[in-house]
Amino acid sequence: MEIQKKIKDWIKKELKMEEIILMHPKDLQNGDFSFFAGDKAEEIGKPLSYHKIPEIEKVKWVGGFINFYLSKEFFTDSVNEINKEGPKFAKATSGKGKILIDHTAPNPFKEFHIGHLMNNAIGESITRILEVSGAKTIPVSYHGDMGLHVAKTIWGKIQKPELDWSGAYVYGGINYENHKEEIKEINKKIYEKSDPKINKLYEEGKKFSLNSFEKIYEQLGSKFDFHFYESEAGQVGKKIVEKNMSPEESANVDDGVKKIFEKSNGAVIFRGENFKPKTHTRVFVNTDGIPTYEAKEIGLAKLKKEKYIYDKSITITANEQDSFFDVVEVAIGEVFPELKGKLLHLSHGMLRLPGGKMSSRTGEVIMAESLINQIKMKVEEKLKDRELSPEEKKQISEIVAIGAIKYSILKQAIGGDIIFDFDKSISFEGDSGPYLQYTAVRANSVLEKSKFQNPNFKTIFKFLNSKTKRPEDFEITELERYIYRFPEVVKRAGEEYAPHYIVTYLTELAGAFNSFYGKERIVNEKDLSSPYKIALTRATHNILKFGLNLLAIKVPDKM
RNA sequence: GCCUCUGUAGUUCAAUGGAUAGAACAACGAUCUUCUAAGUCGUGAAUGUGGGUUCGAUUCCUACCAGAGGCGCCA
Repeated sequence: MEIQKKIKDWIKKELKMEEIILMHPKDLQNGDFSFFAGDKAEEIGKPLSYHKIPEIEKVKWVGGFINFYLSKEFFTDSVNEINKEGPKFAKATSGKGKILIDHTAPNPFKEFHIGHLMNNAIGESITRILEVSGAKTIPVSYHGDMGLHVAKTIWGKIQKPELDWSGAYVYGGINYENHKEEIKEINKKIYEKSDPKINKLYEEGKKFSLNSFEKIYEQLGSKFDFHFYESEAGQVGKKIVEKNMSPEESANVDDGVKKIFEKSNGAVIFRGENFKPKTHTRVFVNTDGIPTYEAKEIGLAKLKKEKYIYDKSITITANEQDSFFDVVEVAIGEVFPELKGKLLHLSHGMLRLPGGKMSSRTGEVIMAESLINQIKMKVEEKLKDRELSPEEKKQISEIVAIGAIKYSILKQAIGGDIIFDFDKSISFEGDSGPYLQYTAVRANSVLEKSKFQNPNFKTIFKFLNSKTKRPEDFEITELERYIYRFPEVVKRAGEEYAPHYIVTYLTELAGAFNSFYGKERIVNEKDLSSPYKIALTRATHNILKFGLNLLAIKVPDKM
């Protein structure tokens, strides 16, 4: 049983209370758990201190708080347990059911920029966290392979065939205002698939984009179960909208259809405000009869529910789409009542440049690939004097670069914007991805040393597969006070869809380990505590490795 | 104009209504003949403003100020 629950149950039983709020004191000096009892602290604390459970070493009351200090035995057991269980240590059953999770969603014909990188880092991490929390996750991605951006690119490619695809997109974007009608015409042709030349260009461009995306997913450690496309969702969505229009305005009148959508000024709209306060009207099919993003999202909802049976469907986007999802989720709920309450839109802040919002229209956009490469070069610079093969250096620099980028995205609560300053945002020191990777690598190298140190050093070697005893006089370390908390951190991160709890925790853990490492000599055959110190190192290494995996950050062998 | 979100050290971020508001970067000073110095140890610095609820508010409510995003034919 989880220690937290065990303590809670004990206190509730002793005090005959229904519910108590148990927390960790901010300062480890004040123990491992505490709860506030006001002026009853002594009155309540005393009996608790007489009827302790074995996991509790002592109970103290100070300033209205009752503080609980865990026992040496508990810490020793939890260290041994994590070494025995490995990654299973944090497995939980709090998350249940099948969860469809939609993220990254780069649009073909457009660049995969650092905004997608941010969305992917968050989406991938949440997926992994939900999975260990006990849910079955189905990661999918949805791609805008239709719409004006595509028409602009195709137009650009027709005008200047010598441009590459991203160049054609920029060129089309710049010239949109002056060639609006031509581009809109192309948009219609793409939608109708009526022009063979355009169809061919379209297929070429789409294939090119999707292939380049695959490479990036692999680099980032993402795999998707399935890809949805707007070109399908659009058709499906348009039909749904037409079916659910007010009958007198609908082209194909059926008895019993719902009057969810209506015609207005030639477009088909949904009056969100009639269904839910603080929402508004949005256009679902435009005057040209082309489904907008809104109708496509409804179509997507249908495609998703036909493809998968799920308990929850999560879509992760930037928060600029918050009000869009507010309205569209209401519309989806009207059309498919069975989906009400199953849809969850999670949004994150925007990545912005010091000058303001990143705009692909003006070309002021940082491509993911270019960012990764630039950071990689910085890492390679640091590795310059290391005795490593060029192969190893290349591999390490990629792992470290991506780790640094992901950390900088995941370290903060997902709601906030990230002001992306190239020189400052990606750090290798202090709170950073490389700090965690470095700590894990360092712990691992200590473990390696402990194995090969000395043939006579069997006691230490042996411990690796069995329980390690703690010497009587080995005091409780700060490190142990962090180690046992890992499962509860993972649990909370899953419940709140908040990877940053894991980042914060791992950083604290790494700090505690590095202090420990600085103060103590871990591998030392003359030291009776050495086996236990190595066990602590091993537990730390396990947690770092597994925790970083939940953030989709890899750990190199050396660095 | 309306709606939503956000205001914490110089900077970038933390803080399940609770204890002296934590880190990191930057600055300064220590620290490698000893398991990886991308490390460790130390020094200074912050809750936008005014009310309210509470034994207790960075956290909840309210007004204001500041910033960001969104608001019928982009995605």
